[in-house]
Amino acid sequence: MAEKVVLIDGNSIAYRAFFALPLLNNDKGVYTNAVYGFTTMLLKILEEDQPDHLLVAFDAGKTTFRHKTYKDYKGGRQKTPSELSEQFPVLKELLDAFGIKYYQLEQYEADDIIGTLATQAGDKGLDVKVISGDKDLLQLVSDNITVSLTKKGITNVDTYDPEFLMEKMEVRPDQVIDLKALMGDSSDNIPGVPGVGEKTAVKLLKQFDKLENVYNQLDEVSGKKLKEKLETNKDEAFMSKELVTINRDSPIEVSLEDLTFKGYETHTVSQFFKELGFQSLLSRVQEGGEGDTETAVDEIDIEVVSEISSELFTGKEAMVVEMLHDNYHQSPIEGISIVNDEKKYFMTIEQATDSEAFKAWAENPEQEKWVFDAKAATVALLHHGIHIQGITFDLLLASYLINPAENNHDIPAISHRMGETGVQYDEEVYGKGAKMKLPDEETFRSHIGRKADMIFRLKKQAEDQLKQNEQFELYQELEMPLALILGEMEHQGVRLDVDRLKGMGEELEGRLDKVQEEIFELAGETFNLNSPKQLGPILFETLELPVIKKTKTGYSTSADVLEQLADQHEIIPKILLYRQLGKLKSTYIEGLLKVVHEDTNKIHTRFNQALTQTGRLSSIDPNLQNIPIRLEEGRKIRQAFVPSQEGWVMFASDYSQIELRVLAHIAQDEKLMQAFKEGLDIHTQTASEVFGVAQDEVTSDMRRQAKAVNFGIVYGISDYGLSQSLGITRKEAQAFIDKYFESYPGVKDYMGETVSEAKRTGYVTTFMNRRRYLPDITSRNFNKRSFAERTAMNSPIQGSAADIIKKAMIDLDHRLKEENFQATMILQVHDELILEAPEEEVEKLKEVVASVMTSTVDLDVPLEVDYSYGPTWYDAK
DNA sequence: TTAATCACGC
DNA sequence: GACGTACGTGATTAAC
Repeated sequence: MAEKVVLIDGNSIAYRAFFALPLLNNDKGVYTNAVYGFTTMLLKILEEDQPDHLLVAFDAGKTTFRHKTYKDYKGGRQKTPSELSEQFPVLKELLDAFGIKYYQLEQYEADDIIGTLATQAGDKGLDVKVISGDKDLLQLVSDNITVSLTKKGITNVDTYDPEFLMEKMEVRPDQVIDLKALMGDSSDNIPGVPGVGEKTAVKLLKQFDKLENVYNQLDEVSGKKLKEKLETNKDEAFMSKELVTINRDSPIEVSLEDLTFKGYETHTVSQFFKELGFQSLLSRVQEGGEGDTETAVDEIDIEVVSEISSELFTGKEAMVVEMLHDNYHQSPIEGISIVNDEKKYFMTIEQATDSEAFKAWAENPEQEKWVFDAKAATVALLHHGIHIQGITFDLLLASYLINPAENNHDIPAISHRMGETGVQYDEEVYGKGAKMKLPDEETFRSHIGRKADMIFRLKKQAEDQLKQNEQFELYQELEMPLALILGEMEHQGVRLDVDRLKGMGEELEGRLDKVQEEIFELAGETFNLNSPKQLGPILFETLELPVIKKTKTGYSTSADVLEQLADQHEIIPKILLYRQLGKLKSTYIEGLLKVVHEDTNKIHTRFNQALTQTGRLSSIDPNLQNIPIRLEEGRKIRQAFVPSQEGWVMFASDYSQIELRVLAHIAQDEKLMQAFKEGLDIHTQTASEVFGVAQDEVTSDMRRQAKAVNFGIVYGISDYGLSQSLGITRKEAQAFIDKYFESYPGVKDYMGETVSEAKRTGYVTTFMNRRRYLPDITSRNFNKRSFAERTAMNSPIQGSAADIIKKAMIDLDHRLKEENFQATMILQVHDELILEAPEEEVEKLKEVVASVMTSTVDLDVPLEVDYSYGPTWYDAK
């Protein structure tokens, strides 16, 4: 059977749906009726037609090539109601969720895209189905192209083939344009011949076959009036014909292969339906629903090994070390699956640990292992005394580098993006939350077997993609080795002085009680001080303080608001103090005590290496990258972070101004580079430039403002952001920024170039070719576009800094091992490395750490690090 | 469970 | 001029 191609006229169907359905909105107040109607139509097509190729075509901008012929084309049309236009982005998100391609082309209409693709597919002998509400498309009908037009509602359609067209309209497909040329079309403002309607037009076409013949043989037209009308409107008629003719050779950049549709991920779609509030459609995509394209799980033959022998291994196997929970420091291993090009196995962790053959294989670096999340597998197996080596492929890291913007880096989502199906989401198999549990053994073994199988199948494609993006080195030389180092750091953990922490907690508790008491006294009533919703009315109604900012739900009571009210009422400083202390107690004292391991007094964070959009790491469970430092009160928390052995010290080393140095290098800005080469204080230097005074005339306030500007440059904040952080107007903030660019013209040029590069390629890159895609950079929405532009300027800076410290970690790890240091890295906080080391190694460590960190890359400005050490992290300042 | 608000770091 | 503004993690409240 021929493959089936379905082409949908997106605008037309969305319009139909919008007007056919009442103006529904969901609980967020977003209108969804057009999206809803479109979805019902889509589900019907997926169920009934099961297309092999699928595309939704949209109209592009306001003008099309037809406007050159006739400037009033589609003139007089009602403007698209905003209630509908706001639904188009949502509709596109929906299509993304389904994994359905959509396309639009400047200067062309959806019709032309459809006409071009339908013609191409038809020529290849494929079955084409076009879906629209627009009769113009009937001209495409042929032996293998049908056109379905919506009747009443959206899902009710008439499907036209040549016979049906003849029966209904008494014309052949090729005559549709002649018909329109004669009768015109008021909705598109196509004139046609005034006074000629459908009846007359059909009669003429029956007699003369086509428009040209009507005019060639005008004498033979019966009726004087009609002849006159045709005569005087000849130009309009021919122009109309040109206007309604669909372009079948549009310069489209998609091919049929791009449209291949292999079904959608049930999980992703139902998630999206839930967000939109499409409860009634859920059953159609979920298990047992009639439209269930749920991960078609192929039969898989998993062999449960009875005895592990070296013969099982070929030297290239994919492996899944399965755990039910994501914290691999704690979660038990439920089973292991191994897939190579010969067989698929399942084994229990007991079988694996009891087997010398398994250990020999696992610890042999020559035997390749391909996994998803090397760090998790490595750490989990370490708990069983297995030091796995030879991991040469990590699907998680590959997927992250290919596109960090994807928020789903799990095996089913990745495989779907790579055009494969066959793996279910863990949630589908295990359930979630409290209901999570192992399924029956057979199901479990098949599930993790399919995962390993998918890793095996996707390796080549993922690596090819990385190579194509010139990211293979980044992947293989940076992220992969780093994963193992991070695993060691996490596994090693950080020792906490639990008693000290508890002592601080008790002290805080006393102070909190006292402050709370005082606040209630001043407020004249007791209430839940942790509830902004309750605090708001007390401050702004009972105490009648001026309202500075509101949130969606009421008064804002955030710190920046309260600070502005600080001298208006003595309750305010007390609330700020309560908040500050409360944060320390709940997040840091109690939070850390909750995750400390009782037997070792250690905490084991997890660094997420595949999350941030810039390439930085993040840290969870606990987050050790946001331990207080700014305020002395909070900084004391660091006194509880201690070395794991007697006679050891905490050693911290941080890059000084790494982002600004990276910026100086990338932008090749002479002044900025010079400042760093001379070892100037960069904030003072910037102040001197921006305020136009000599270095020694820079006041501390000027330096403070300049620092905020530098900060803004590094983090890509807007004039608004800068105005907020300095408490000045947006205009003043903009003036600062302008002045900054004047001072550092190289930076200004760099910013401009980066943005235009992003517009050209769609992404920006770092030193090591890390990518960040910025689809919004060409958005017509000012906000989205501005945000994308700032991201374009900032990401290469922040991301390159992340590249550098990651590389430094790898270099340092090598050096420490090579030179037999006992010292080890235990934490990374973006521009800072924290180690613990025996006191006697400190002198050597100072030299090694500093030299490795400063020489890991060679920039046109020097890199500098500051280091220090002491008995606790607090003292390493 | 999920959204909103707040606060900590870089 | 629009409009809502760096990236993360986590605690808490208050709705469901």
